[in-house]
Amino acid sequence: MLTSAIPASQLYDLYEFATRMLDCTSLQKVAAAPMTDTLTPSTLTAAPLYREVQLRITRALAAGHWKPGEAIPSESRLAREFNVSIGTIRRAIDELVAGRILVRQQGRGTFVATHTEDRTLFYFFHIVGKDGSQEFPVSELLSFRKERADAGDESQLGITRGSRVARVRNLLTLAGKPVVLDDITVSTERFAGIDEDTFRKRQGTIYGLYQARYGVNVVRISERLSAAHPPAEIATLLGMRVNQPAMQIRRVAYTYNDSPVEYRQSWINTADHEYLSDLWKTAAS
Amino acid sequence: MLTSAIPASQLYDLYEFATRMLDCTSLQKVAAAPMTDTLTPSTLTAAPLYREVQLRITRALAAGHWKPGEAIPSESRLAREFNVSIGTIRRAIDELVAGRILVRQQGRGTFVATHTEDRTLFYFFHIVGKDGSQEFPVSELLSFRKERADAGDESQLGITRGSRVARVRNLLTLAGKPVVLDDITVSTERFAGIDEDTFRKRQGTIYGLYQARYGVNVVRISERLSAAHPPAEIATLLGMRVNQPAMQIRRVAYTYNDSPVEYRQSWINTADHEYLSDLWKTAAS
DNA sequence: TTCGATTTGTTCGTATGTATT
DNA sequence: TAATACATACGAACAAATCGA
Repeated sequence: MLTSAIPASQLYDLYEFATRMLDCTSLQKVAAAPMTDTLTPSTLTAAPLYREVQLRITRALAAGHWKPGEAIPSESRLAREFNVSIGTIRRAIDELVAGRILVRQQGRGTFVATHTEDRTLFYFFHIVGKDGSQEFPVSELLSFRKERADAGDESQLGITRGSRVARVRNLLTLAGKPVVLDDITVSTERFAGIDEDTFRKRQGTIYGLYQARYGVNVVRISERLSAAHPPAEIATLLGMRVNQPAMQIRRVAYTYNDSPVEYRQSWINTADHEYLSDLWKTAAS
Repeated sequence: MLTSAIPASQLYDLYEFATRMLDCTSLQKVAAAPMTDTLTPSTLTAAPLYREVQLRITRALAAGHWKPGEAIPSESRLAREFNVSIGTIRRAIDELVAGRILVRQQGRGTFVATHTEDRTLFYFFHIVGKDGSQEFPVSELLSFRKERADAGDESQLGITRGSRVARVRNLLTLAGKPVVLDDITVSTERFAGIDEDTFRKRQGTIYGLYQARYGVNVVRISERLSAAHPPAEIATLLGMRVNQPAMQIRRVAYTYNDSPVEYRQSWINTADHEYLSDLWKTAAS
C-alpha cells in the first residue's frame, strides 16, 4: 500500500513536495537538523541520512510525482532541496538504480525506469529456448473476466475477499509455438476502469501497460515454481498431450514499498523451452 | 508479453555486458601500470580506477591469496598498497560485497565469504516448503564414481572430452522426505584427489567443502529449469509414483572470473516443495 | 561545427560516527 | 581505554556525455 497521503492526481513542484515531506516525516528532526553546521551528535539517527533521502525519493515515486520515463531532478538540485551533500544523494540513488527502479544516464539525467526497454523485459521474463536463445514472446489475449476476489487473491494480493478483480488469460508464443499460459489477476480498485480493450490494444508488455496507463510501476517479482500435470484445457492450449508434465509458476508482482499488485499463475510447456535463473552476473566477474 | 517487433540483433544486453567485462580483463596493461606512482592521466584507462582495483582484488582471491573466512587487508592498507584513495577502495569492494564474494563487518574487517553461514546457504539453495518454510536439508551420499568427461561435461564445464571427472549422486531430505536428487560432476583436475570419503565425511555444504578443502570458491550459479517425468530409478529414490511429474534443474556453478567448476543435474519432487525465485528484495523496499 | 551549460561519473581528501578488540 | 576498521557525510575538482545555441 502507498504510504504517502498525497493523492497521485495532485501535482506539486519539487520544493513544495520537499517541504511537505519534511513536515510529515517522523524522523523530521534528523533532516531538519542544520546540516551546514558541524554534525551535532544530538542526532538519534536511527537510520543514516542517505536512507532518509532514499525513502523520500521512493515515496515521491510511489505518489506518482515523477512518471516513468521522466527525469527526476538533478543530483545537485536534490542536494540543494534536501540540504545534503551531492554524495549523499548519489548514495541514496545508488540502490534504486541497482534495483532497476531508476536509470542513470551520464550527461542526461536520472530517469524512472520503464518497462518498454529491451533490457528490462528479460529481467522479468525468464523463459528461454533450450538452446539458450532468448526470443521476444508474442502475446495473445484469450479471455477477460471481472470477478470477486477469492481466498488466494486475498492472501497473495492483500485485498479483501469479495472485492472486485479482473482476470486475464493470456497466451505467449515463442518461435511460433505456444509456450506460456498466464492467468493474471489484478484488483480493479488499483486498476480502475480496466477492461478487455485495455489489454488487447496495448503496446508493449503488460507491465508497461500498468506503468503507462495506471502509474503502477512493477519493480520486483517473486516466483514459486513446481512441476505438475496441467488441466486438460490448459494442456490443449499449450499444444501438449495429456499426461505430459509442465511447469507451474505462481508469481506475485510488487510495486514500491513491497506492495503487491498482480498475482499470476502460469503454465509453461517445457518441451523446447526452460526457465532461466541466473543469479546475477555482477560486474565482479 | 510483447509484440515481437524488435529485431533479434538487439537481444543481448547481457552478452554486451559480458563482453565489456572481458575487455576489462584484456586491459591488463593498465593494471600492470605502476600504481605506486602518482596517477598520471596518461593511462588510456578504458576502465575507471576502481574497476582496476576490483579486478586485482578478484585476481588475488582467485589465486587463493586470501582464504575464505580470512580478512583481507583493511581499506586504509589497501589504499596505501594500491596508492589510491580509500574511497576508491570502498567503491571497488562494494560490488564484491553485493555479489556475496566479500562480507564487511564494521569494526572487524572485510572477509572472504564462506559457505558455512546460514544466510549464504539459501543464496544457492532455492527449495522451500509450499507453505513457505525454509528448512535445512539433510544430505545423503548415494554413489561416487570416477569417469571420463562426455560431451555434456565438455560444453558445461569447459573441459576436454575424455578428461577425468568425479560423479557424485546425492540425496537431500527435507522434513524427513526425500526431495532433491543431485547428480554432480566435477573435474578431478581442479579437485585433485577427491574421493568418496571426501564427500562422505565432510562437514557442512558441498560448496563449503570445495571452499575449505580445495580453495574453490563458488560465487555464482546459473540454473535452467524444466518439468519432466523422471526415470523410474530416480522416481523411486524420491518416493514418487511413476508418471508423476518432477522438476529438472541443470546448474552450472562458477568461481571467480566466471570459471565453471561444477555441473549438477537435479530432480526435485515438487509434491510438497517448490523452487523459490525471489528477485532480490533490495533495501530500497 | 563549435562552444558552453548541464548532468552524471570518477577520484581525491577530510572529518566524524560506530563497532570491535 | 586506546587502537583499529568499517560507515557516514561533506566538499572539491575534473572527466565524459549530452544537448542546444
